[in-house]
Formats: sequence, structure tokens, C-alpha cells
Amino acid sequence: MKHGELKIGDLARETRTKVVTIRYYEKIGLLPSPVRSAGNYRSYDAEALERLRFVRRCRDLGFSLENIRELLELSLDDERACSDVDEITAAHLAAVERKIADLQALAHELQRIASRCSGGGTISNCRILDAITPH
Amino acid sequence: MKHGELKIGDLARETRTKVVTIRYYEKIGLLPSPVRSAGNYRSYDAEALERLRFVRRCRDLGFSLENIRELLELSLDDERACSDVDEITAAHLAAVERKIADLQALAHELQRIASRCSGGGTISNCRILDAITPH
DNA sequence: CTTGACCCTATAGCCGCTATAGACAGCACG
DNA sequence: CGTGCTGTCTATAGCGGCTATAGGGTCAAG
Repeated sequence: MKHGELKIGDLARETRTKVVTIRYYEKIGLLPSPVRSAGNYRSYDAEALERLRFVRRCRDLGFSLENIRELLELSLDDERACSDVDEITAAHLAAVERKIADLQALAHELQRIASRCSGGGTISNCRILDAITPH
Repeated sequence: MKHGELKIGDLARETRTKVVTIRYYEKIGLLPSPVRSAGNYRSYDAEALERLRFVRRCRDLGFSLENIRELLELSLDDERACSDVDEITAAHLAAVERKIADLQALAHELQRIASRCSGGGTISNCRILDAITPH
């Protein structure tokens, strides 16, 4: 193994990604197939590491793999308009904010329901089940 | 079809659940298999409707099908302690609140990133991609 | 020369549905 | 009676984003 080349486990450690996940990303074409060593091991270079780092960062930001695919493609074409990137980001942010609002409404309702528990009772007079049951 | 009996489509309309989903719930044992009509159509009674309504309500509250299974089982046993129900609800609420916190952190980061867009530029000087790319 | 850590492929499973295909039931209209 | 139409039936595969399992091969250290 030449200087600077990384095995899949090295890549996994560097990016805190599981080995199987890296292979999965390759299978779905999110990462290019790397060259293979004599023993048929995947052998990565620094660029591959950078690409995976970018993917991981995007995943941490909650982007879908499909979005990441687009972002990667955009990032390779210097001439494309930056507004495409902005659009993807803005749409994702909006989706996250919608999800937060939904979950907050949910949390309030659950709090309301949970607060009804008198404690120590049996199912027959459970006010939580009562609250859940549609009337 | 006797008075008061419902076909799967009726159940679907009443509960705003898709027909395929009802069949799916039956397959995984969340709903009991109903009797069949002469033409092999599923035939539901009012109790089945109530049960599905309960399931739907729980889904709307974000409970997993596994949780719903437990809640259904608990609700059938009058003697069981209500605290079991409270536990499931409280754990779910805690999970929802964790998720909200995670998403809020995410939203803040995305806002920070999106605000860097100067508009009108090209990928080569895209400050969003810059912000996403790990250094 | 064996042990153990790592790597390989291929396949199936997770959740909660959704989609597709191909066939049968039941009713209205001509 | 036939023809359409809508609704229902079964069975199977697919979605996203992994994760788990089985059954091997590779390689460096002791």
C-alpha cells in the first residue's frame, strides 16, 4: 500500500462512518468505485476522503442522499449558478422548520395527555387512554 | 351485506386511512382478521372501526406501531396498572422533545449557512458550499 | 504457522407504508 | 344478457438509509 492511500476502515475512522455504509454509498453511486489493491481491497486517496467528509457533513445537516447527489454534482461545475445550491438549502431548511412545527404541536398534545395521569390507577380508569381514544 | 357492516373502503373513508394500509395492519397483526362476505370481501363491525380509529389517533400522535400494539393490549386489560400507559407516553414525549431539540440545532446551522449566499454568483465562489465543506 | 483484525461479496431485514399486476365481485345502464 | 365501472382480492416488489448475517479471503504480528 503506497503512501497516502487509505483502506476502507481508515476512511470509516476518519469520517465516523460505518464501513458498510461507505460500501453502500459506493453501490448507489454516491461515491466513485475506488481502485483495488493486489488483495482486492478498496484503496482510497485524499480526494475520496474529502468527498466522503462532504457527504457526512451533509448527512449531519439532514440532507437526503438525493440532495447530496445534486450538491456534489453542482460542486464539480464551477460555472453553474450558486443559486441552485441556495435553492436546495432553502428548501431543506423550510422542510426542517415545518417538521419542527409539527413536532411541537405533537409535543403539546402529548404533554396535555400525559398530564392527565393521576398515577396509581388501573387501565379501567386510565385517563391517558381516555384522552387518546377518539370519541 | 347486513345492517351496520362495513367494507374496507368504508373503514378507509371513516378513518382517512388507505385501504392498503388497513390490509397491512391486518397482516402484521395490529388489527384482527375480519369475517368475510360471500364474495370474500372483508366485513367489519363497529368495534373494528373503533380499534382502527384508536390506531390512527396513535399514529397521528407519532407512536410506533410497536407502541400501539402495547397500548392496544393494555387497553384490553382493565386490571393492568395505568402507569404502563403513562410510561409509554412519557418515553414517546421525551423522544419527540429530543428530536425537536436536534432539529432546532440543525435549523440554526442551516440558517447560518443559507445567510451566506450573496446571490447571483457561480459555484466557484459559492459561500454556501464553502460553509458546508469541512475544513 | 496460527491467530486475529481486517477486508470481500451477496443477501435479507428494519419501519411504515406505497405501488404494481392481474383477477374477481357487484351494481347500473342499455 | 352483455358491458362498463368501481371496488375488492392476493401476491410481490419497492422506497430511504442503512444494518445484520453468512461465508469466505488477506495480511501482518507473534
